[in-house]
Amino acid sequence: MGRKPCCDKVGLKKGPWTTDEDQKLISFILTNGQCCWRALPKLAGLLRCGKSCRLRWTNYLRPDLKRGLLSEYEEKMVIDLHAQLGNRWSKIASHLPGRTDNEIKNHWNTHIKKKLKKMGMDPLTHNPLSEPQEQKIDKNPKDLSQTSLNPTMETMTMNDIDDFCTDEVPLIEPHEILVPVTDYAPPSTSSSCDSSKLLKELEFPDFEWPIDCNTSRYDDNVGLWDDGEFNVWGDDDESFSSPQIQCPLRMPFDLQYSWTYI
DNA sequence: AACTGCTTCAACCGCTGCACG
DNA sequence: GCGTGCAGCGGTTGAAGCAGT
Repeated sequence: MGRKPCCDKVGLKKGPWTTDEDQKLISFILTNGQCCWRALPKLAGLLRCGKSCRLRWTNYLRPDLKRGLLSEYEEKMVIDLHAQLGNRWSKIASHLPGRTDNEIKNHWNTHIKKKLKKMGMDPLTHNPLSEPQEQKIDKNPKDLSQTSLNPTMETMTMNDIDDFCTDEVPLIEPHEILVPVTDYAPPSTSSSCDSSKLLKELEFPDFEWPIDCNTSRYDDNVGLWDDGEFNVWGDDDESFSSPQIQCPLRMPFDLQYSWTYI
């Protein structure tokens, strides 16, 4: 007897999310919290499987998400953590507040991999690329985590990072992400485009942010918010906490404008 | 302007780990 | 210990946008 599929595939919608679906999901979660994902679509009136809802929420709609390209410091963190943890994107993401595993994975595959190769480093092993190629050790990422830090990355300094061709990737500070709706041309891709309408439609009158979010800025280099709050970085994977995790500055583009009215 | 190839990233798929009976 | 159901994770896909010709 096979396992029951995670959802009844018949009649369930797939593909990009619409504004209406986003609104339903956000409203439901803000009202009821994140309950059983399997039951959520039915309760929220969505024709999606729970898995899809969870993914949409965690990767795109979550209010604590920081949008925009990874900063120089974040990239350094990702590279460092990847050297220790391998492709354990969720573990890596847990050290980067407001970033999702999917986002980091995509950024790694599209940007960092290329940069490392350009720097003459093997993105897989974090060792200098050496010839002949056959000498390369194809380490299992899980094995990497059990070994000590790769010396190459261990000895990497911020000066090295300065050489890290960041000129290719314009840095976007969180405060720069917040844009007036009149000037903002929403990303035209798939659901992001659809969701732009959400700006004016969404209202969460009963929901308030814990701080004055319009005036706080996050400095990635020190993990500090300019209103004095700071992130706490733990030694192990699980002990990270971020008191400011719900600042609207980290909202998806589509939702920011609504939040600033609160 | 039209075409083509490349890049990006949201979303999906399938697997794994964990909790529970 | 075993089976089941669920959430979460990582790899992959494909549509849309972009750059080059």
